Amino acid sequence: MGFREDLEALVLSCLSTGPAHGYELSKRIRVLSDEVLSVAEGKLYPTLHSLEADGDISAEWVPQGNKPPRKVYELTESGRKTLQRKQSEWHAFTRGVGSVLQNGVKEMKVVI
Amino acid sequence: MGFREDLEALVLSCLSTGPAHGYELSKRIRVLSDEVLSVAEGKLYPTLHSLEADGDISAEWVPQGNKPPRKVYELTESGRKTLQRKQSEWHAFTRGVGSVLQNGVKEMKVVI
DNA sequence: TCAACATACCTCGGTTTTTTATGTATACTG
DNA sequence: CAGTATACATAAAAAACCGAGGTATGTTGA
Repeated sequence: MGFREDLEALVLSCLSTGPAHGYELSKRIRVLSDEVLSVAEGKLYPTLHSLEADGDISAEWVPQGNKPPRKVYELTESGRKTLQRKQSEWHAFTRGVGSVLQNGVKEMKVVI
Repeated sequence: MGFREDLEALVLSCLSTGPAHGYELSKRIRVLSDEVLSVAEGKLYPTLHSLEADGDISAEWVPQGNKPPRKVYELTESGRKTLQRKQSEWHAFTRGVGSVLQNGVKEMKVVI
């Protein structure tokens, strides 16, 4: 059981402010979420590969001198649209779950 | 991919306002969430059974005249605590995912 | 009348997902 | 010099999901 996030959405969001490589993305997600979310590598890399296959992100190997090269990802136009769609899904989802979980709880006003 | 709700939390929340049977719970979740969430029966009944096994809900068969009897569930004390814990988890989860998804987005003020 | 839908419970099994472990390689730190 | 951090990746085992099926009765509408 338990709630599950959409890792694709998180990755796309992290890339919306600029390119990054996989390992950095996993750290960004951990830090941005204030240690609430942590991404297993066995899940992150396959997700990056499938996002790349879908054309939502593009990848480029960047050499690192004597260190092994990094695979740096960038958001594509298509990925930007996917991110927007997933953000809408997130809002609908939180509204839905929130309504059920606030069953019987006093009203809650949210002003954006 | 996609976001996933914690069905146990939803069920416990729906039972916090009074007893109900399985089929009714599935409708409550659908209606309360404004049609955003729909629970497959193949998921609902096993969840009810495991909540019962864990002592979070108690069940009673209620005869219905000539109609087949209903299995009516009620929240236990333990279940009430579990619900509170899961509600906290939900808040932490939304804060975490929200922070990541609002990466780079203007501030959002929430007044409760 | 009689098919279709709603109520009401339940299980099974193929597919998908997740998790955990393993693998490679370098650099830094105590 | 062991342990941790960086940095990529896969693969097998475990878990979860979804859809389909099964049983049974009552109501509704064409």
